[in-house]
Amino acid sequence: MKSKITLKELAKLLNVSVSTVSKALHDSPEISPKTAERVKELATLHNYRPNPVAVNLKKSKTETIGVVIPNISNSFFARVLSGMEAEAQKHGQQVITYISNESIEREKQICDMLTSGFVDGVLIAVSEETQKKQEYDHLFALLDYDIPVVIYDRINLGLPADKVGVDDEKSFYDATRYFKAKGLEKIGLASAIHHVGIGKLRIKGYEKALNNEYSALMATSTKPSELKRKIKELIAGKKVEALLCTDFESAIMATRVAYEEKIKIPEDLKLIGYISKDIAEFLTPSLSYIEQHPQELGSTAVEVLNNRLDGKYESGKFEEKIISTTLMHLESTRF
Amino acid sequence: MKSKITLKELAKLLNVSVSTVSKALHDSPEISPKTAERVKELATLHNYRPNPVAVNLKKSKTETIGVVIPNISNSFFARVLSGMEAEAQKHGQQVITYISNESIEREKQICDMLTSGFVDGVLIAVSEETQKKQEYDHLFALLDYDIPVVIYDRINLGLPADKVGVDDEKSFYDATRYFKAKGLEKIGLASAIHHVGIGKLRIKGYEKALNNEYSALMATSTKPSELKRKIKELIAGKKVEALLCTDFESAIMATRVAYEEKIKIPEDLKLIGYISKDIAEFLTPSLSYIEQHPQELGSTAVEVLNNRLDGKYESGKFEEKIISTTLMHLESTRF
DNA sequence: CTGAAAGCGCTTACAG
DNA sequence: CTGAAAGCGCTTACAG
Repeated sequence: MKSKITLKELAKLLNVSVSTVSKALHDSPEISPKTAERVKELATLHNYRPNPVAVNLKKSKTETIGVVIPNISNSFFARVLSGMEAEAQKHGQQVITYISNESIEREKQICDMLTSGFVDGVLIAVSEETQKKQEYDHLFALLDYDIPVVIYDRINLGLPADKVGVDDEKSFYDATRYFKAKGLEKIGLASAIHHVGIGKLRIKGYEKALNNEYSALMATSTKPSELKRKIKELIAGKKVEALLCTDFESAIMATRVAYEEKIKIPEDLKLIGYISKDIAEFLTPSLSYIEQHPQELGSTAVEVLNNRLDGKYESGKFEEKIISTTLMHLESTRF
Repeated sequence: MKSKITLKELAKLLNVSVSTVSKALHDSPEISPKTAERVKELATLHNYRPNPVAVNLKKSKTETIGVVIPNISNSFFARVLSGMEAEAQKHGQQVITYISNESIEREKQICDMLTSGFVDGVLIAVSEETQKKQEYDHLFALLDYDIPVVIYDRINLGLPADKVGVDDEKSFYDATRYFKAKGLEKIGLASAIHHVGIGKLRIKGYEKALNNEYSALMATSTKPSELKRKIKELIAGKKVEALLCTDFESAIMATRVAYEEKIKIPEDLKLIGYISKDIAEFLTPSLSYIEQHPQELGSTAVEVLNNRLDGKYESGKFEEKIISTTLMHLESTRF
């Protein structure tokens, strides 16, 4: 147990003033080389580190950013966090993590915490419950507060803030067009998140690409049993040739139903899912997926926040950055 | 943009001293009810919040704990973090997250950061690379420093600190005995993490349970292609009746090989994996798994840290808590 | 080149 | 009951 040494103690040991020690350690030109060296030597010896709390108080900064995550078990958000942490480290910033568990109650508490001055800025993805209830008061309160906020991933909520998101609509537009180009006509969609923003966008992209040339064939439900029934109807009943899944649940459910119904993937059914790489590659058969580049999303969100903090953006105007997705072909879309 | 109001400004508005305001807000009995009310009213009006940085400096505490995570994309660690965050919130503590990405270099940097006084205590799971290289100097430096450290999950490294872990050995001991009790004789094991601590413990549990009555049948490799070949040898060649997988990679690989070799699960082969619930349940067939209760692991780690901070443990002696695992039966072990 | 002083925003022992 | 003062550990404009 080494106790921390302070500037004052260092000064006493050296028989100089606190100011001299501080300046010496900051390479101030005011200090003679000789003194500077003596100070630095002793500081190194005692492994002196300035107390960050004191420095922060003095500078009225915390060098800390708050990240609000709806669901950390979702590997997408875990990766986003990883990207944020890496970028923050580059700027010498700490990341404080808050997990809302998709609960509006928890989210309100967190927003309240965040306005007490722990952090220089906030990155937030709004919880599902908040989106469903469309109660944004606590978010407006946060936006109204003194620190910048960047909304990430779930961005189409009409909130006035900087935003960094994923091109949800275009990803499914492109995927649907891909199947059309291959000559498929019965292209279906399955979703367990049709009621939230990103789900709606993906569905919109799908419908746009169908362009009324083919009818939309959709299985949507938040209840597993119902979703299963509807997917079965789609792939066994209506015999769709391809299925786009907007989320992990529907993708896995589709794989499962196909297995149970002895529908072969990719021979009888092509499948694309919005799932993460490490799961997609390991499934049997491996599942073609839409890569969202979550780490890039995370690092970009931190960049935008820091640009805002550094005054690089015009105040009153908001940035919006969209990360492009990539369709990754594995076994489930082999023609 | 609401700027933060300070105690001083509040005092000026009220024509009283800063001390009076501070005491009034802390319900000090020294203050007259009348003054207290006036102060509180104005404080509420202006939504006054004490500057946490100043409070921390005064109290020489940060109310912040640092969490070092080897790999956040691993849903086990994501859940552990979730348990930690929830428990920390209960104690009014913030969680700063550091991700080592299983890299010793990154881990060293993080340990260095942590000794600069940002946090009151640390929770750490040691990176794989560190375990392989067995270079623990930076960890000893951290342990030697002024703040308490709790090592979680990867605990059998002989480091002198409080520990919270999972009963890795017993989990596989029990699982193996389960198969023995069912009359199986050819029980195999697959592992991609045989070289790290938790992998070794799981293998040890398996071997103990076999008790030299049956020979150990193991497929171990960190290389996917080699692991695949060895698993194939085990389930297609030696025709093991059951396979225990120590990790996600080997479990998924086993499912895959069985599929390719047309070996039916659970009819021809029983399978148990060390994978997380939400994946296990969705696989086809669903995969029996060992539930490690990661959230409980996380919350327990925070509890131990706080007990240590509160001086509830004898100094010089270390706590070690083991969270019991639970074998969850799904389709892949149906007899 | 060095040091005393003020101040970041708070808390609290002490004086009145 | 109220307020002045000291102090948490720093930084920095200013005086000498």
